[in-house]
Amino acid sequence: MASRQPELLPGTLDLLILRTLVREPMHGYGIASRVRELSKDVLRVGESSLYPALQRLLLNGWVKAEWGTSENNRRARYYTLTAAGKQQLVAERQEFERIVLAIQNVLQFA
Amino acid sequence: MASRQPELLPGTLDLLILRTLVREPMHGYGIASRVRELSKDVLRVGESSLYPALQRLLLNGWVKAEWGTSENNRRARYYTLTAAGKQQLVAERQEFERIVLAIQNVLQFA
DNA sequence: CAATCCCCCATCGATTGACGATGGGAGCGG
DNA sequence: CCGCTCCCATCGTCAATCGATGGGGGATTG
Repeated sequence: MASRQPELLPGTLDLLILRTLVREPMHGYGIASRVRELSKDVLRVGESSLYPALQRLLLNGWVKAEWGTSENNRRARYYTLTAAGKQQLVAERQEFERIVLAIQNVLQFA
Repeated sequence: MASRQPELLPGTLDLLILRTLVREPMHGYGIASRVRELSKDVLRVGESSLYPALQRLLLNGWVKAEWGTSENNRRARYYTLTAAGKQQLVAERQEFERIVLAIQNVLQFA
């Protein structure tokens, strides 16, 4: 048993992460909390979704990571947006809006 | 090699189909054309996405199907929304808007 | 009237991506 | 020193889209 209730629209997780990192480097746990907070508890990014996603982003060179120490004096890996990541963010965001608009067009009147 | 370019937000296909059927029964090919047309060619529902989705909807009792003859005098299977399907449509639509709003909240300011 | 195009059905295999469960480790407060 | 919260990460499972593929039957056209 797995993956029963997608709390997310699949495919949008990368976008959300990239967007969260645009202001400042953050660690994984912080990203998840941030998304959850900003979405008013609607989007709950589980850690088992988050870390694979971060691996993806690293592999694609959209973020880089370095170890550091969190505010609470804990060992944490800080993720930073790269230049390519910023580009990717813009592209994914446009694409997202494009698709959503198209869907809403269909929903409004069939 | 497969599934490279999701033209769709995964998870929204059922919603689109249900919405398309709300006005009148349609056959598969017609549904695909309709969605593509209403979305101004943005959403292209391939047949290999469509028919599995229709099977899903049938299994869940959200649509029923019967063989008939198309406008062009061709053999075609017409899908009709059931009462449960109408409920499901409302539910999925609300859920979709809820998630999209949440995502847009995150996108607007992080 | 035969070739051909378009309509219309359907399945298989590969791939992607999210999630539940799980397993650490390390600082901090009571 | 006990437990709570923070923080990392992986494994296995499952759902869902998509490319490729196959086939049949009207209708149109040359």
